[in-house]
Amino acid sequence: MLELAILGLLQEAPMHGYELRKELATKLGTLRAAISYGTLYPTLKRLKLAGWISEAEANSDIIPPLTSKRGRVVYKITADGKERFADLLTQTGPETYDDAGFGVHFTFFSRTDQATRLRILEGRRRRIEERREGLREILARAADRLDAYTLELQRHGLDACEREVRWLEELITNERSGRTPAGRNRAAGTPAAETAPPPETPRPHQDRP
Amino acid sequence: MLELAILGLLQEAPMHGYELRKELATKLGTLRAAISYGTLYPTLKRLKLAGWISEAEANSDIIPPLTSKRGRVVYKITADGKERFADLLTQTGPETYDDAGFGVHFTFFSRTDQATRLRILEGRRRRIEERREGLREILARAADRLDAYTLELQRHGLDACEREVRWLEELITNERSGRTPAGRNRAAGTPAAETAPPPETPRPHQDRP
DNA sequence: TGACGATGTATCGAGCCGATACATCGGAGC
DNA sequence: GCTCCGATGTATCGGCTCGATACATCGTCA
Repeated sequence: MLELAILGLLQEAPMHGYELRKELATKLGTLRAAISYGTLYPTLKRLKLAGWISEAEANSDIIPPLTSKRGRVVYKITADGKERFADLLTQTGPETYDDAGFGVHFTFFSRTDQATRLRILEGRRRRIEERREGLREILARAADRLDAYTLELQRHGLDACEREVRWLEELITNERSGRTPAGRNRAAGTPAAETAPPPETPRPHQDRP
Repeated sequence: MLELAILGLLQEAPMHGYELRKELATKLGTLRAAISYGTLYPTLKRLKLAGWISEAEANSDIIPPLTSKRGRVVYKITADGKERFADLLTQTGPETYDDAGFGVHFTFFSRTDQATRLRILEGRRRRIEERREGLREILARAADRLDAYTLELQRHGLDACEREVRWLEELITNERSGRTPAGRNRAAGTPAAETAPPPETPRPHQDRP
């Protein structure tokens, strides 16, 4: 998952670790918490070993902030890495639909073909619907067995689920009609286009078992 | 965190692993995903070693579902464990305010004194407010640098934050006026009492550094 | 009888986190 | 000019957690 995120960011531009972490924190939204260095650096090492990314001392004079001494290491994606990224983008498994996985995939939706986008949105919806049904079950059946606070927590969780399902429904509808995710409550005034990707050859894909 | 959850559940009744996991999954709500056995059993071992819980082959005839052979292991909390639980209940640190930690603490609010409840709710609110401000910052400053999908993800995240803050505000208000968390939209008809804990000696506590 | 799913205990490898250490840089304040 | 400090930056370690896996028992339905 983190692999996909890193390759995706390095596809946009070469970066060093610190920068990567910041981008990760801001772009990946609330679903995916900030990554720790204890995770990031070993992963970078792994990706380098696999040949997806390459490491280069930043002595290029285009980025002057480094004056000397201790080099900061700039990572860039390789040709193999780009291929790998394209593969990971369309691959979906169970982990695609949990909070972290969905957040990462969604972030790169503008580089994902429509068929895959739809598949991921629907998979996520299914996942949340299951969670929602579980909560409804509890609230209906075991409500008297639970204390007021626990109950309140379940209710809040249910509310969040229902809200997310509605959000996903909206996105799916938009997706099917080929629109970009226009601002929901920004009633008008926003151009809202530019990122709409071309229909693209939609090679059908199944979730891998 | 899991330690607190386990001790809390065993405080209610002795259980074996499987049961524990199910309770964990249902009661801890959406904030804390279901725990895996690869986590549960090592933790139980650790707690047993520390003396907080004890293990007993279920040959008591009060629980007859076991007929013979392979014993299922029933765990029960010890006196030391109860003490430990009471300590953990009032202790708050940074991890108290993340999704998992807050979920667990909230679940046991009916066994927590009011001062601690208030402290936890306010800490959680602060945490979510920070996240919210971060998102607003991004949405205000870097909106044009982000593509439509990433933007939509941020908006959805911001929405969830605002909603949770409002929820917390409500709980805090209720808490201050000494009420139990009454059903928000269950307009009437629900007794809503019974679990309101007595004011209790509110020994003031600070977050440990 | 035998297949199946729920119940139940347990471990392993790998990923991930928080804490920690160390080093450089630009600026604020003295 | 000096020192302190916070942001930038790289890197590792111990410990927790997960998903996968293995194994065994039970009731049930065909």
